[in-house]
Amino acid sequence: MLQNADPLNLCLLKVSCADCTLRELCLPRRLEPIELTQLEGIVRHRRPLQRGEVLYRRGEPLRALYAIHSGSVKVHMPASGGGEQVMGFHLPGNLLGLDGCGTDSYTCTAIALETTSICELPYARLESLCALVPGLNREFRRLMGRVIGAEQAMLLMLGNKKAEERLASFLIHLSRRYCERGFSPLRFNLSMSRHDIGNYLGLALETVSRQFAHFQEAGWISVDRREVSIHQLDALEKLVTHTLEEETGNIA
Amino acid sequence: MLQNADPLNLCLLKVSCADCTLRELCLPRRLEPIELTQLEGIVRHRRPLQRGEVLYRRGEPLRALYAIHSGSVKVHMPASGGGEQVMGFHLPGNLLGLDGCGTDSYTCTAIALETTSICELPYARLESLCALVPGLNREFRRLMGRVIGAEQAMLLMLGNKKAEERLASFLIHLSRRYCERGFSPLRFNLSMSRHDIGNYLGLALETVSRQFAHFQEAGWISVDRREVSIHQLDALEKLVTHTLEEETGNIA
DNA sequence: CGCCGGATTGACTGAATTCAACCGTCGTGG
DNA sequence: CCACGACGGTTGAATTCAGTCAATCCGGCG
Repeated sequence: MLQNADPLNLCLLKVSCADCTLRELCLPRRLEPIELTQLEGIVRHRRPLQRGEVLYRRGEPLRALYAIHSGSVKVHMPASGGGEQVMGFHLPGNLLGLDGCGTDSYTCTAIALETTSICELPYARLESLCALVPGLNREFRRLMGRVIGAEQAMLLMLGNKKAEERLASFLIHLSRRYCERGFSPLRFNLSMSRHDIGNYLGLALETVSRQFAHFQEAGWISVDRREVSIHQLDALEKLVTHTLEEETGNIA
Repeated sequence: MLQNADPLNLCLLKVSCADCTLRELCLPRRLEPIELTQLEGIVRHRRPLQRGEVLYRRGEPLRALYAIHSGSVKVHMPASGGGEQVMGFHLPGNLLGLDGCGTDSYTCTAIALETTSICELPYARLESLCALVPGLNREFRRLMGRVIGAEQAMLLMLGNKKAEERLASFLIHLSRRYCERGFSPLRFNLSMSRHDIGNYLGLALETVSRQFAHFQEAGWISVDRREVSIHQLDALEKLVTHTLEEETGNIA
């Protein structure tokens, strides 16, 4: 694959959206080839971020949106009492920065959880392009809509699920996302700490640890440090869907 | 005011967006007069909804977005175990249905909490118009961005606030929204039940009731049935901001 | 007048947080 | 190369906040 031609120097590499394996997950989802070319025209590639490096910071002006090409990113904002609230974890193909579209400045801070390469979409140019390319405009709107839907799914979770169900949901969701990206849905590495998971799910990190142990004792999964194997996905799913709702799939 | 000329038959009345007192809160926020006229061209006015009537239902195709002209609307979706999760309460000037933009069908169900008059924006026409009117496109995007920000604020609340803080936040938020709309920020009527409030905040209705009592004993507020008077807004605010974060204001 | 739904209040229960000790791994520096 | 410290994770015990169950109240409506 083209994008592997220069693995040591990704920053100089122009991966075309058309060739990108993530196309179907990313903004270009349903663009016509010509529209895709236009979009590619504004994409910039930056030096990969190292673990812990900040992509953008809350309060900064909305200069650009960022698509993850590889790696993963944690998005969080300050909470009352000096704490933080993790708002989400983003994987390749996800688009970051949309939270800033309302106020023209980021409301969250985005940090790389591992070495992460990014495609940058300068916002002003993206907006101009949207005005010219109806398909892009539509896809962008759709993407925002899906973000809204995903956040609602999260609200639903925090609103009425117990610790056990939350962690099960979390694992299932991650599993699906990895699967969509061509990784194994049954064996993957968590790029975030227990602390981050707990914070994201509205739980104490000890609770996360205990629930992991609980799932493991039950034989549903194995966990070793950051490595998770899922043995009985259906068992986890049964936990989540007492009666059932179709999940508003993950997005951005 | 024009919109009061025919109070018994609002459905036949065309309230122009330009004359609407809610203009600054609604989609037309920063449109040029000419853009405003174009937007007005697609707005349809429907018969007012009675309490309990459904505006749209989860799963229905996204035919239109709806702006509330007067009244209030509850938006909810089914939760696991046959329950419901209340996703939000909407006041005049708010735009509903954006959750459907991701999938082209509504993910929530919207129900009038009282007699409510609505402006309907057929989605196909709105999309076409956005393509033609850059200002509208920008405002619409901004609006979606603000919805994302508001949902994040809600996630933050459900993620790490205690019952007391949640209800205080809720009251402060309502107070601000009423204020923006020209109503008293210190005395207003709740159009939703304790059950709805609790569900929305991720609390049992009894907890809501108790926290109301608690605030009342402390002298911060008075509650009688659905009528709330706030005596010490600052006390409520102090509860919410241990250290402080600026709230991502309410929206859609 | 009596019923019904919404709201309040109380007692009890339990799930999850908090506090605390402990373990294992990794990275650093002697 | 090994020792040490730091960090992340696990585990246990005690506490607490909020949920559940249940009785009662209140106002509105038939």
